[in-house]
Amino acid sequence: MYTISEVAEKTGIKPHTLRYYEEEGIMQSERTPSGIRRYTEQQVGWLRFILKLRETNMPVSQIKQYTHYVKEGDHTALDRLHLLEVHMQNIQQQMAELRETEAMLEKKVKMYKEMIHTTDTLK
Amino acid sequence: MYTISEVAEKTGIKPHTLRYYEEEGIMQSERTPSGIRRYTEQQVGWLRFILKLRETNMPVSQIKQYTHYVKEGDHTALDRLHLLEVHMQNIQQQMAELRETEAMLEKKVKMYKEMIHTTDTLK
DNA sequence: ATACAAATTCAAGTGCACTTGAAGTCAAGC
DNA sequence: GCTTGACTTCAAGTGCACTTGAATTTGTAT
Repeated sequence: MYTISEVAEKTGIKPHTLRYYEEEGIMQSERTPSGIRRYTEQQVGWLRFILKLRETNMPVSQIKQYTHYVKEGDHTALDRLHLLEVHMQNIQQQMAELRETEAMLEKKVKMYKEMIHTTDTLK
Repeated sequence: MYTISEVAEKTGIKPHTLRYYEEEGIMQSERTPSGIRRYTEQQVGWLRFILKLRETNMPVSQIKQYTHYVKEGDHTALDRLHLLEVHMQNIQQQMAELRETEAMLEKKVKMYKEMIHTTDTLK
């Protein structure tokens, strides 16, 4: 079992943010008798999972929805599948936009390099 | 020359947001004698360009920096090149994260599909 | 026991990128 | 010439995802 600062260390997420995630209902923790948070390996695994969702811009509200389904049990499998599939489409959309802009920038960068090279050789 | 609402129509950006971009110094417009905005084809082209930067999460502050360089003239070509190259790296980083999460979700989706199928056939 | 770093809760604040509102000006159609 | 809708400026508000602060309690090391 890990303390909040150990988990913060392991994952790069601040203790404050971990408490905020718990407030928001997307993270869980155990508590010592005096009320201090302790995290199981599984809970850290869950954190890593939801961080991947956040990194790819799934809103906290949707992660919350997914988390609720998980808590409700196996009969929500179809709903979970649906959420994940929608997010995958979202990811594919994001990649398409990134690729497009990358291509545009490649051209522009090439232009700038030629321009700078030309200027240099005239000096 | 286009009016603000024509540009809004063409690009999907609200008139209000166009004025905000001008405030922020990342867009330009001409004015009629009475002070109403008119956009040249070039200005619309610039808008489309900065929208691609925004879509790929370049902060408005950096776009502003780039815009200033453009206004300053050719001697800033190297600085502009640098900004674009940094943003391209940023894009590549974003794509890497998206691909990683996509791979993870593909596995999870497959698992859910198998699980649901198994449950179905037991009914 | 005592010091002190780290934990707790609850509330308020921050930064970004818009968005909305209020109050007024302008221009084209009837 | 008057209405109507689009335009203007300037300021305040919104939503998201944290972040910071204040006041208090807890746990470990001397």
